[in-house]
Amino acid sequence: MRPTLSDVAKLAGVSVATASRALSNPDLVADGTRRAVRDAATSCGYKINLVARSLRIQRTDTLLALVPDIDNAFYPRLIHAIEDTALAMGYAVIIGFTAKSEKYREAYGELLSAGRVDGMVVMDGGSGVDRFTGPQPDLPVVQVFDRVYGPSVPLVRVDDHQVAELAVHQLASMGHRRIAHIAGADEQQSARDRRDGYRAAMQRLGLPLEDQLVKNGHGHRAGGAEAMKQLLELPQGPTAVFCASDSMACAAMDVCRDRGIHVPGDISFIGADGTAEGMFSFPSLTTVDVPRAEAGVRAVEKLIGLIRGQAVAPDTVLPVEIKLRGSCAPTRTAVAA
Amino acid sequence: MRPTLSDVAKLAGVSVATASRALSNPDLVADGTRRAVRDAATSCGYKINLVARSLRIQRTDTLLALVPDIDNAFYPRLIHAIEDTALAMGYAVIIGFTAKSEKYREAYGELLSAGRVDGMVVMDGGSGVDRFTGPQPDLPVVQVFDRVYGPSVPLVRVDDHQVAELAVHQLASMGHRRIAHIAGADEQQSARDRRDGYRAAMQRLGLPLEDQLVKNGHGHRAGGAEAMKQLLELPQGPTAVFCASDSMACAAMDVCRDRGIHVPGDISFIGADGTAEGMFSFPSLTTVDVPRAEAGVRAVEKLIGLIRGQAVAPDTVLPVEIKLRGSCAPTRTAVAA
DNA sequence: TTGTCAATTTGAAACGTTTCGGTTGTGTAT
DNA sequence: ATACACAACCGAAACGTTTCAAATTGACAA
Repeated sequence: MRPTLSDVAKLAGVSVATASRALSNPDLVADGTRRAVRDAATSCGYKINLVARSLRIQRTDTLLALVPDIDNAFYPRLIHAIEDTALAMGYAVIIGFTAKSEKYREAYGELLSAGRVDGMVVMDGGSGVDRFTGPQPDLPVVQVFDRVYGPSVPLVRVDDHQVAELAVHQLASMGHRRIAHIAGADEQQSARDRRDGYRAAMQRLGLPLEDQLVKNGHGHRAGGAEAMKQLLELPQGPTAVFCASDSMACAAMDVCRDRGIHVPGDISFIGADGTAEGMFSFPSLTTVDVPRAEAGVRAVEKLIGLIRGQAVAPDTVLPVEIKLRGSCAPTRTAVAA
Repeated sequence: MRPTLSDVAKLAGVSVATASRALSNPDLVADGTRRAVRDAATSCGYKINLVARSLRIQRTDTLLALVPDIDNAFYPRLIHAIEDTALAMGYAVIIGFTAKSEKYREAYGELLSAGRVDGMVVMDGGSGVDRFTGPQPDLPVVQVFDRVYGPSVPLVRVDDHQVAELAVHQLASMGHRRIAHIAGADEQQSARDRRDGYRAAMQRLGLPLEDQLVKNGHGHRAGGAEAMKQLLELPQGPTAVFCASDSMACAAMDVCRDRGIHVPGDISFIGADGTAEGMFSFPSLTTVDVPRAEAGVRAVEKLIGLIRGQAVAPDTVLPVEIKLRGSCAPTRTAVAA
């Protein structure tokens, strides 16, 4: 049987109350007693029972982080930041991957409503919108990058219109006019915003805004490749492509390579997100970098604020930044000029 | 205040005991009562308190999975399999990433010894060897792919000698004689085994076993690239390279491309692990595939067996398989012959 | 009526902490 | 001496479940 606090107390010749304080609130106890209790604890191999502790103090000091998919290169840095920040602030983190099925999301949702975690940060664009508008609407939840719950749930994000605008402006400044867009998964607000941002930027710059230049890549490699193939079949194809994610951009570049089309000589690419794939692709991918690490930090700070009953900003917008790499170049005409 | 079981009981006009059984052991209660309790529960928005439950039943139905790094392409599939299997068997999973620092590993280790989880599967080659040989050596732990604890801790793995042998034999059968090896992180048993396996296979086939043909790539991209550069500076370089991981192989291939060396025309590559990187590289990478999904399943089954006090096999060895792709080709002389 | 039995239900204990309110004992000021 | 302040400690309650052992109920046979 695992030794409990009362075993320790007996061994040290004090009451359970004193043993508890000696271990978790040492200043409230005399020096000798403290030492006696500590010695007793180590000598019998005492380990606190966190479950009992949680029940008593009504906190678990644990957070839940809901991520769609671990395979997606977008999330690791975000997850690391969340974990770092949480641990530094005294919380453990449970990470739940929900993309596989709705059952997963439910299973993890239970953890929150059943009090096994104190709060939750959601990076998951999936369903479940009304889960936290029921009888207990006040569970601590923060969402990152994608609004899925109502406005009462705080959000940390970037301005996705701006993401698209930066990309389009960069390409336009290199002389490109026929700029195509490969869009992300339609059910994600961020993907829709990037598409809208692309349209707005094209319009504002007076560039051709053709429906055939916009293809849906659904946010994954296969979709990106398929979209690129369609673009290449156009009678008058694009000279540059803005892809809503790096993974789609890499897949699209691979299609070009397979067909002997040179990047960036024949066609330029800009991705978005700033994931590792784009750094190791050939050529390396120009991208609009999304500050995922900072988003993770801010989200956790916000969440812990919520848990502690502090007022937190409902909407935090982080700045994005374009990273110029090898995948885009001026048009031939621009070079000639 | 969140409603508790006693609120539900009051509302339904029964005792707490009956309310509990109505919800968690419905067959032990009369039809009408069951319905009354359930109605009361939903009407007041009752959610069970899992912490209290865990304290009482002395189980958390939660497992801990320790992974070195989420950035490493090796682990996602393993993690998914673990999560799937665990959820299907009624357990939740906490995933802990430990590579960042020793503190992390300790923080997560606490969860196990403090009773917040029932058991742990370790995919982590780091230190902590003696953590489970103390006063409570009997905590349920299963390790995957890398032996770090004593033989009393069950292990699920592949035969890493065989991994290397498959690769070397494949290259030899294509006419290669000067086969180099880029090894993985020295502190991992599996990396050492692959190096030994490479040596054994070379020797058995009567191929040149030169120290200069073995470089340490430390298991990551940068190391792999560096190792490749050294190999290319050799007066008589290799015609083929077996890399202990796909990521090192991809980095090494990138080095070759940058220098205008054609793969597989000038030099062939075989990686190991079977991660996604190798599928999307150019050329696509021949690799010795490690059945990570199956390993995850077996590990969880084993762990739950341990938790339930069943006897489990101390050592499970899974088969590996070579996947032929575009990165290796017969030597010119072999082609000519 | 009484007794027997099974089907339901219940009170109370238990899980291992933390913490409130109260008691003890020591030393200091009166 | 008495009163008082204060530090150190302790008993017991509480957190919200589950479950044991006992009690209640109702049906039915003797």
